[in-house]
Amino acid sequence: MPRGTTKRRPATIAALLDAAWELFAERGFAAASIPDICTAAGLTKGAFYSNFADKDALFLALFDREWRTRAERVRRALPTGQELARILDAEAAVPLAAAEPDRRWVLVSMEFTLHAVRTPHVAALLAEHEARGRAELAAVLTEALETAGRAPTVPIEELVCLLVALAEGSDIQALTEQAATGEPPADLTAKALTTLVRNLSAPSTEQVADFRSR
Amino acid sequence: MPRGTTKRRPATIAALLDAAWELFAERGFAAASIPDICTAAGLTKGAFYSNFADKDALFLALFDREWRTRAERVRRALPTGQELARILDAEAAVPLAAAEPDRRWVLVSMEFTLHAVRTPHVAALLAEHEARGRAELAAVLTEALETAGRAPTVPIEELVCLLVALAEGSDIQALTEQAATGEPPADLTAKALTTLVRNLSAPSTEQVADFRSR
DNA sequence: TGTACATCAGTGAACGCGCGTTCACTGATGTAC
DNA sequence: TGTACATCAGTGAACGCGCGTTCACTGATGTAC
Repeated sequence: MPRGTTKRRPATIAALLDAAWELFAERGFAAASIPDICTAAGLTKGAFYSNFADKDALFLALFDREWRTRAERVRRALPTGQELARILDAEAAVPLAAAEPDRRWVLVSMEFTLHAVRTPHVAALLAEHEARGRAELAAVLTEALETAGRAPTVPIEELVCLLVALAEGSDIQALTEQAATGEPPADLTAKALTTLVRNLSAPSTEQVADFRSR
Repeated sequence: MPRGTTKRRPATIAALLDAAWELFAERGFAAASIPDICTAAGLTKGAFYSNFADKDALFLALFDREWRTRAERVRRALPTGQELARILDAEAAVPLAAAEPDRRWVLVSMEFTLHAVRTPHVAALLAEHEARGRAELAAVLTEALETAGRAPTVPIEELVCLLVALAEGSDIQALTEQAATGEPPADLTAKALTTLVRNLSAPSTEQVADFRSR
C-alpha cells in the first residue's frame, strides 16, 4: 500500500458507476456526457479524470461490474440440474430464463455489444465474459439432461448458443413492444426455451437423429 | 407541383442517406456528426438543413428507406411455401433465413431499436414496420405447413416472433464472435430455425399436444 | 491518545474545439410567352 | 426554339454552447513518534 489514503476512492468510483449505469441506460452511451454523469454522481469532473482515463474506461468498468453482479444473480436463480430435469420431463413451462427482462441491462449490454462489434479488442473482452457464462449454463444443462435420462442431439455448446440467442432476441422484442404499446406482451420465451431444449435432446440410449442427419 | 424546381432534391437526399447509412453503421448514430455526414455526402450543412429538421429526422428517413429495400429483398429471397414445405419434410438444413447477417443492417437496426425503446413514438413506428414483416412471414409459413400436411402447435404469430427473435439473437452473436476472433463462426441459425418450426408444428390430423399442454 | 507532517483525492476555473443551427446570398432549375 | 423572369435548393460564413480535458489548489486521509 502506498503512503497516503485510499478510503474515498471506492466510494467515488461506485458513485460514478451508479450514475453512469442510470444515464447510459436512459440516454445511451454517447448521449450521456461526462459532466452529466459527474453531476448525477454529485462530483466534479476532476473526480472523474482522477479515476478514469475517459468515458470508454468508465464504460468498460461499468460493464465489468454489472456483468459480475448479474452473473452472480443468474447463477443463484438458475435452476439446478435436478429442477431443470423435472421441467424437461414434465410439460410444465417453468421458466428457464429469469422472469422479466431487466430493461437497463438489456439497453446497456446491447449498446456494449454494438460498441464491441465496432472495436475488436473490446469484442475479445466481451467474448471472454460470454464464454464463461455459457460454460456455466452448459454445465447445468448437461447435468439436467443426464438426470432426465437424455442427451443433446447437438453439441451442448451449440445448444447453449441458441438458447442465449433466443432469450436475447425475445428480450428486446418484449422491450420494443412494451415501449410501443405501454404494456408488456405475453412472455413466450420461457416456453420456447424449454421446447427448444426438449426438442434438441433425445433419450440417451436411442440417440435419435433428428437434427444431426446430414 | 409548386412553381420552382425539384430535380436536385431527390439526389441530395439520397446522397445524405447513403453517407449516413455508412457512418451510422461504422461509428454509431450519436458519434456520427452532421458535418461528418455532409462532408461524406459532398455537400454543405445548409443542404442538410434544407432537407431534414435534425439528425433524428435523417435517422427515421434512413430507417424507412433501408427497411423498404430490405423487405423487398427478403421477400424475393424468402422460400415459397412449397420450397419451405420440402425443407420441413426433409431433414435438410436449407436456410430459412438469408445467408450471412448484413453487418451494417444489424448495427443500424439494432441502434434504431435501442432508440425506439427509449422513445415511445418511435417504438410505435418500428412496431408497425415489424408487424408488417411478420405478417408476411406468417403467411408464407402457414402455406408451407399446409403444403407439408402440418399445422402449428402454437399460434402462428407466436411462432413467427420466436423465429425472428432467434434469427436476430444469432445474428448479433455471429457479429460479436466475428469481431473478436476475426473469422465468422459456423452458422447454426438456419438449422435451428428449421428445427424450431418442425418441432412447433405437428401433422394436421392428429394435433399432438407437445407445446400447448397446460 | 495527541500532535505535526506528508501524501493523496477531489475541487473548480480555464481552455480550445467542434458541434448544431441560422441566414443572407447565388447559381441552378423550371415557367411563360 | 429562344429569351426574360421567378422561384427554389444548396452555399458558406457566422454564432453561441457545451463538450472533453488540464492543472494549480486545498482539504481529507493516513503515518510517525
